[in-house]
Amino acid sequence: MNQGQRNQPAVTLKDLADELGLHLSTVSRVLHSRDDVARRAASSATAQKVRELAQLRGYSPDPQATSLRTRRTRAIGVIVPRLSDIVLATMYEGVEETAAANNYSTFVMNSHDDQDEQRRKAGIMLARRVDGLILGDVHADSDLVHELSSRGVPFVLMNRRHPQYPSSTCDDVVGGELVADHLWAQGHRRVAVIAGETYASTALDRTGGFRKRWEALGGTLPDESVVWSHFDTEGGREAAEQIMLAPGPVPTAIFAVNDFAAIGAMGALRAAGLTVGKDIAVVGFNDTSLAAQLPIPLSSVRSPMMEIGRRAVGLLLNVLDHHSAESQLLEPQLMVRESSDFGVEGS
Amino acid sequence: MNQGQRNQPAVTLKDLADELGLHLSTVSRVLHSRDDVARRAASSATAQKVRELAQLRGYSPDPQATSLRTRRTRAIGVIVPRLSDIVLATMYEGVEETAAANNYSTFVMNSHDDQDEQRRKAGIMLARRVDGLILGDVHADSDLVHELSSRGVPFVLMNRRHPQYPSSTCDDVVGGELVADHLWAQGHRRVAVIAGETYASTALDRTGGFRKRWEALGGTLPDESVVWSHFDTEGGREAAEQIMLAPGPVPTAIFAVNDFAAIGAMGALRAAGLTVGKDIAVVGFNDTSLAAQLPIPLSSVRSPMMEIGRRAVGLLLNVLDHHSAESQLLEPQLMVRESSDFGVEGS
DNA sequence: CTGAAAGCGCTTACAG
DNA sequence: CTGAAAGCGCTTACAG
Repeated sequence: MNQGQRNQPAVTLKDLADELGLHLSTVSRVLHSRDDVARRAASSATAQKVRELAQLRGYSPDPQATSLRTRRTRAIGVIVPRLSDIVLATMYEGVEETAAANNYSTFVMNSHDDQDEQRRKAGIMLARRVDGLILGDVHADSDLVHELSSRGVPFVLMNRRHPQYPSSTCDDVVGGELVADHLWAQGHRRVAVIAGETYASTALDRTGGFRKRWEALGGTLPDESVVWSHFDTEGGREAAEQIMLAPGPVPTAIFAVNDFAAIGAMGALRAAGLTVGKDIAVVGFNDTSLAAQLPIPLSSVRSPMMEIGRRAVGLLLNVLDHHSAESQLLEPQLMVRESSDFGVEGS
Repeated sequence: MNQGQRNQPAVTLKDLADELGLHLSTVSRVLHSRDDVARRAASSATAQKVRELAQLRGYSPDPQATSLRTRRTRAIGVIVPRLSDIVLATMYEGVEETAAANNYSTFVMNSHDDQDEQRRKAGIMLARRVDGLILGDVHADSDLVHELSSRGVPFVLMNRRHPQYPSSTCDDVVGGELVADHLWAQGHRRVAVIAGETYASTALDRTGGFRKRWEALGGTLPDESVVWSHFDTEGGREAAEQIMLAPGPVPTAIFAVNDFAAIGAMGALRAAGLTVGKDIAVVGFNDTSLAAQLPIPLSSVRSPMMEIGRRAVGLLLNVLDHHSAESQLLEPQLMVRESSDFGVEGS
């Protein structure tokens, strides 16, 4: 907030140097170099005067000039399916916070989960010369990540993981297991899963973790009880309708791998005359701020969304420093609420 | 997506010029100048060869170098209360789309609706030398906007308006009026308003428009029936609880100036034993994707969120071009759904 | 039609 | 402790 008045040209190193009768290289070293260099750049009295004048004149270094010299922009590109998905928006809050704390700025773009858009947006980011990318929308069959990798572009994954690249995600397998344990303990034996998009590791891992644990407990989960879907309310409603229409008895519990899909499902179930939390259990995922506040509070697996964003930046900074970057699998936690807090007799 | 292989230095104008035996200024003019300049910069045969080689080598101009010369970054800073608010996230989608279409990139930061944070984030953006700012979080008593204005920083407002500066918003007064008309026509006479934050023009205008029309219709709205609140589910719940506890008969309808507040209110009403859409009407605002999909579909005033974002960019581009920028007031539309689609007898 | 040169604001080896 | 200079990759007046 102090880059000069009334759109007058910003003050430069040269301005400060001229005013103090120093060379601009000295001023640069005092203001921008590492401590040891800065200390041998000027007497402490001079250094003090430089810093005071910089403060007084509201000097702020021109990042374009710095980047041109250093070939680093201190900018990070973030690509997400859509920021209007509260899950990604919350992760982005963690990204922004940690990036800013490390003097990085972030560009963020929506890919709408379309692979051509991902490629296009990545291209825009790279044309901007970002130092690295955080991808929140990787598809299981993505070609883009391999291309980026072979071109040496620094990037990490967030939200969704990929076996070959470093990522910061929730431990979605464990999340699915938690739901299986819970529903089994409540006595459910006929369940269905609203499974999300087949290209997203979140969907695959949550569904896979659920299935594996469910079967280990002695349960069965026929393929027709797993309905792949979009991640939004609309997708959840459609999936629930499909579940209700399937032959055989209606399930006593539904696990939706996303809170918004769960909310859509609740609408469809109510329309079918069922009372969620009494006739049928519903469990969502992510524990978005809405879940606890719904008319019928929704059980949900809490994932540490902010922290996922923070760790993603940490990972990328490691990659940029040529350090090793180990994928982060953050622990989820099941929040049981009215929508699933009742027992049924095993069938 | 074509800035050189394996982190090798990107190809420059000089690289292209050397390979073609031309001077880099010629190459620059062919590739980057306006048509008339470009045409007189080289024979069409030469120009053709330049363009082909640029394509082949994957040339993309270095934006830092360009900015250093032109003193324009083609970057826009966007500040919002929080991106995890779907309303702002959706507006940002419009911003991103229109900015990208005009070859601008966008930085976006969360201010958490805190005035110190707003100032800090604006400072970071300006230190990055953005060409202009889009503020989605202006407070009615903001000092920041006046400072920015007196310093000649180009900016426009989005989402919330301010009498002195150009803005792109929903016509929130009209939105409030639509709700008053609807509830009055359904026979409601005792109503309450969950009014939002006192510092936000959205809250003030929606509540003000509602009140004015309501009183014009012959209704009364005592001050204690207007409860200022946070914009989220939690805030809506608290406000609804306060409304239920107030002396006198419970209202037959509640207007919440935000969908999330409306959802929180629905939870509180249900807890109090009331059935929304039968015992009591609830109307929200913004018609977020959730509203229509809720177990009890929520009536809501649809605001053109994407378009608000698009227009904000348009306005800012006008300001940057020193054209006049006229505030945009976009038309809202009431979507009546189950939560308020019933009549009551006037009391 | 094409070139040569200055300069945007920095950083950093080199020199003293 | 301090300075002088080169150069990052562009744009654009000036010259021919």
